[in-house]
Amino acid sequence: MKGILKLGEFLKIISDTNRLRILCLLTKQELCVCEIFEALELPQNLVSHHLGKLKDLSLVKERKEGTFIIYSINKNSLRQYKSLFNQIVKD
Amino acid sequence: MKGILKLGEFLKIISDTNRLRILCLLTKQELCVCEIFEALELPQNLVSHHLGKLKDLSLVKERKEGTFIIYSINKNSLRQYKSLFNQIVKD
DNA sequence: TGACAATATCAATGGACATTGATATAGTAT
DNA sequence: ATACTATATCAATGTCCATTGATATTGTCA
Repeated sequence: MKGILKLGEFLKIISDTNRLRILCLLTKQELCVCEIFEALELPQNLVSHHLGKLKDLSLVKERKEGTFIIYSINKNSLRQYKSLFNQIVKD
Repeated sequence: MKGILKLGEFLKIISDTNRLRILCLLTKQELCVCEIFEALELPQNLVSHHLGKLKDLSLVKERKEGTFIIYSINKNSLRQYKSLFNQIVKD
């Protein structure tokens, strides 16, 4: 039951199309915010907002490099959520 | 890109806690609507509504038995969505 | 037929949240 | 200090949708 709540939270966060696109991008390489919003053709503040949501669940990590903030997938966290998913939603 | 839209649709549908609980129940056994809403302590019309959403994506199947309508997981469909998920969200 | 049980649908409501525009913060360079 | 760039935050808006209460539909049994 606790797991269902946590899983629901995860699924809601990644169900957003733009967040999925961000995750997809970061799967291939780490990127700074400006590279992401240019690639996806989205306003900067919107991408920032979505990255914040992804970070809330530790789905992405960030690292500073000058004024740039470079985001990358948190693979461990993502793996745990996917494991929870497979554990609860069995086929 | 088409896949991301479809995946987002799927994730949004199953991100709802009550729908997750329904799926979870149906994983173990097929059930009629009244068994579901009694088990989950939810109003009948709400469960009906959620089952409708799940059916929209073919995540559940239904079968009539008198006045009862018995729902079960559509394993094939669920497997396909999970496959799409793993294909797009790599860890 | 009428009464009842199981399920679905309709209409209204309230809350969550993506999006936008404007502004703030922080780091870099001149 | 000033200007500029990268990123984050704030406030407002509109839309989507879960939930609820009431009603409709469909099947069964007397």
